[in-house]
Amino acid sequence: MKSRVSAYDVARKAGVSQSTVSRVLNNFPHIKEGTKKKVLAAIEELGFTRDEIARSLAEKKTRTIGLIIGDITNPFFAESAGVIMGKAAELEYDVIICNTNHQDDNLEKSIKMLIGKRVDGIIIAAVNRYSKKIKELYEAQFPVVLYNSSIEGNHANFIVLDNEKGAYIAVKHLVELGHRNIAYISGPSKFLTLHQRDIGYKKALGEYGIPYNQRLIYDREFSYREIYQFAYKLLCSKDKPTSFFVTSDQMALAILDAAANHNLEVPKDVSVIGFDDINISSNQYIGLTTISQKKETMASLALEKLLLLIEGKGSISMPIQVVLEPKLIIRKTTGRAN
Amino acid sequence: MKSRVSAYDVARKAGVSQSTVSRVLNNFPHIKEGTKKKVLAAIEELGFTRDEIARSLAEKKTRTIGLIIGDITNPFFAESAGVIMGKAAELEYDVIICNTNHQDDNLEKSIKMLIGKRVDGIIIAAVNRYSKKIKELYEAQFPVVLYNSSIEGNHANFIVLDNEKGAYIAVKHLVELGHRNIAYISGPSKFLTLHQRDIGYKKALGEYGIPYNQRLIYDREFSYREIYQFAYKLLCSKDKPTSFFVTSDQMALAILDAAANHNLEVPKDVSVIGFDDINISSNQYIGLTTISQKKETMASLALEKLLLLIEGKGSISMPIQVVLEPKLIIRKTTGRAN
DNA sequence: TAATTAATTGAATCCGCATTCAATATAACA
DNA sequence: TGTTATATTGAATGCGGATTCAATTAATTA
Repeated sequence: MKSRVSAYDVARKAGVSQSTVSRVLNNFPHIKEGTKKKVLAAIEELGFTRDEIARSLAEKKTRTIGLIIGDITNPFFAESAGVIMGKAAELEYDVIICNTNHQDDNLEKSIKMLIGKRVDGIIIAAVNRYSKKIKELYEAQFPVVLYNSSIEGNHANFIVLDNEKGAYIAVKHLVELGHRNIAYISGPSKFLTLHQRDIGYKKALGEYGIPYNQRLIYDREFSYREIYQFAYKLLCSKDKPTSFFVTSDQMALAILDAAANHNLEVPKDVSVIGFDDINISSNQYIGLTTISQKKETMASLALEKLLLLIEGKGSISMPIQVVLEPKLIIRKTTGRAN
Repeated sequence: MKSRVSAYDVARKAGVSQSTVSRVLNNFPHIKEGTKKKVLAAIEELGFTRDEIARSLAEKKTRTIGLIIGDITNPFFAESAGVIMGKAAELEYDVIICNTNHQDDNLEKSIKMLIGKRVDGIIIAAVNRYSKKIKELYEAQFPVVLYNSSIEGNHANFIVLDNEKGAYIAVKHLVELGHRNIAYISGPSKFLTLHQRDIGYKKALGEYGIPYNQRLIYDREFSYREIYQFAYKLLCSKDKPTSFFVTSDQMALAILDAAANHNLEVPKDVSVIGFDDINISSNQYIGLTTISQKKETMASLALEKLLLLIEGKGSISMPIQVVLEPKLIIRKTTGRAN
């Protein structure tokens, strides 16, 4: 590759100093029209593009944010990332995405990497509620906004849904359809959002006098295969559930998969309600009943708040914490219990 | 935010020079064990992390690659990105993803941005076959690998499927099921992959003596809504197609959506075959028949080849061009025409 | 033991741009 | 017309590491 052309090259060609080139690049006032024109011409002729790395080093900001997600393969994350990237692009920010595959050590690794890359701030969409690291960053006043997740204590900025309520209305919906045998498919409760949904699930059961049955609960790692198998086995059992409340649409699809392989009809034989409202859920071929997480709102808010923090408009004593309302979206995967 | 600690700080604390710190950081040989230990201790104590921006500037490489995709919301891209990011992470490379929303000017903008950020190379997964820019980059020997796309002429490195054949076997599958009224849902033929599929579609029709009918063709912009409406209208028409060949699973889902809203049964009333084999297609609740694009293989290859180019193991006279075999995967959305 | 060779380490530079400091040239003002 | 404020630039320096050059010291070899 031919070596790049630098601002010095431009300066030489235009017969000015590098400082001047820098000035026209940054649109400073007080540049003689003729000078500016010469520089612009040289830039054009040489095909110069500013080295953002050098600029970042000099300016101490990178105009880049980090986005840590659990799994880009899960449409909830992909779609959220899409919104964030779109907004970021409008604001001339670039984003580096990291996939943790929901593993704590990957989270730490990603954070370290992003900090090494000197990103201006980070949006984290999947964090263990006991994470020390997040609290540390918060205390060091490094701009971080948690997206659809949070940690114990009050040491973080976050945008979340009222997860307890979301779970509650989901289960309530099933109960009102006559279901009493409600499986609950979630994930590790080390994720605060899930922990809160556990509470909502239990609360709804309690309110309707339905006993909590560990047999119907999945709360291990996120794994399509494992969840699929768990559901498959459950559907083989003699006292099989008539419905499933699943804490993500992605996993709800796994339940539908298992049901289909059992030749069970949805919702006649089994009802399924998810959580997230990913794009495909509204596809009427699927029509997944779910709890909506307004991704556009959440994602925009997250980015907006992060930028505020980056600009220094934040205070440790006053974390940014937004809790949105969940909404039940009834489609065709839930129906009366038979 | 408290100011960062630099290698100088570490050096001072350890009582050595910054050069030495740099050396232990980079694991140079010939460092006295004691010195190394002192430095490491200082690093630990100060919580130092190297400034990758500064390192990039000095080294003239960023250990970062760019990935330009058409739409992160389309699982084909998201899943491909997942594979690439995973592999990249293993090799200690970071990736900056750009979404073009399939717009040419966004492609140019993204490339410019990535080059500004001095990425070591770029994988591009959505490019207009007439793109001048790609050719320029190729000629300037900037490391670029096209993923699932290519351009006219021979001036690019790419990993693609045999798209013509893919389309051909898809249509053949439908014809063999008795379909003669086959709608073809694609996108702008300015994408070479799609153009090739057009050819495959026509070739199969021709071979079976089925007339090409413009009324059954969608070849405008990618838009879920538009495609949905096109299919919906087509399904209303009196001489409606008995089957659809769609050039992406994502869009095939839109057809299923439209069919469902028409209360049409799949595959009894209408057959649908997609292209890509995204994860959800194998979900038996959906069971989309499709043409497989081995994402893992393609993505791994793309990254692998890109790294080769980055390491300077490439030559302009010998572009890297890999063409993979498509494979028909029959599931439940295709059946005999009635 | 003297001559080499290898091991260690620091000083100085460079990467490419932003920015401060100071100088020069103009324009506005008393 | 002498001053003072304003417009325009360039030289020099810094950002935080990597690396080259040279110096110093320890290990080997003749």
